[in-house]
Amino acid sequence: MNELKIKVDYFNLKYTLECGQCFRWHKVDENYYIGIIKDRLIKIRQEDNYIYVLSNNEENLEQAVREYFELEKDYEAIEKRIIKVDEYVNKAVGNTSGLRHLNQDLFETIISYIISANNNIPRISKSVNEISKRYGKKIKYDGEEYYLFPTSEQLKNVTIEEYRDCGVGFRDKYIYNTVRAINSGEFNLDEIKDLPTNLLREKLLSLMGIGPKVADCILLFSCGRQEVFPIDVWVERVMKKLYFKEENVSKKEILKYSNDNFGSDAGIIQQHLFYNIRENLI
DNA sequence: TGCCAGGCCTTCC
DNA sequence: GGAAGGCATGGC
Repeated sequence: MNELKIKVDYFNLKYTLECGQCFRWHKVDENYYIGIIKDRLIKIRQEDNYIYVLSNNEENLEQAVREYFELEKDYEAIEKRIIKVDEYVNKAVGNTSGLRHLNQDLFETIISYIISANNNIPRISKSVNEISKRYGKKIKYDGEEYYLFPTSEQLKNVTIEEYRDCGVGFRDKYIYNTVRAINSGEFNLDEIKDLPTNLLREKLLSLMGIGPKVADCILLFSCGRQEVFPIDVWVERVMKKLYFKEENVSKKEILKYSNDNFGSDAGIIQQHLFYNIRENLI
């Protein structure tokens, strides 16, 4: 089995996989992370400016890894641009340089972030893994069993009660309705991917269980729209702390601040601020 | 025990 | 259009 070696710049594997944007990667053996990209298992580690990749399927592996981790995107230019925004962004990006957005699967991201509402990251991971284990395709690798996140087709006969059994709580009916909308053709994932951001957001908002915050996470983490600024409790907290002196301020006002000051890089800045406040770095 | 978590839906003004 | 209440569940 060959280990693929790829040169990377402005890339930090730990920050990228542990910043909360994805729910299925886990750390093994100190150095490695194991996860899924599309339909293959990936075992990956970073040493200095190189990542080393193992997989059960080596066909076009490098291309798949490059797409998933956005290796073609010029994060050097992005980071050099956003550290000039203000002192807080400068500090946050300094703390977590190399944090990148992933290019995640749209269907998996939709379901995962429906589950994320009023939830916490360990429990989201647990539910997403349980759904994968019950309904996704099994992959054997190195004597262990792993599961792909199921396709909408694989979920077509799953009942509300069966989702509930995966630990998703009151979100069971949201998942059920969304899967049904997709399978019926009423909501076509392939047709919407390239829509302008505002239209795509409207489409996503029409799905049950998707509100403004979840829609923005989907736009950011699986549609490459780095101008959106998802506001959850943590982002609200860090924005109040840094820019509003703890005042009682609405999400609308926070969003306006982001639009006025962070512009088309708002999503990148958001992810740095989110990770910094959660790790108590800022 | 009560509060919190990558909020959203429904109901009621 | 905005505010208030309810919601499953596990960790602290």
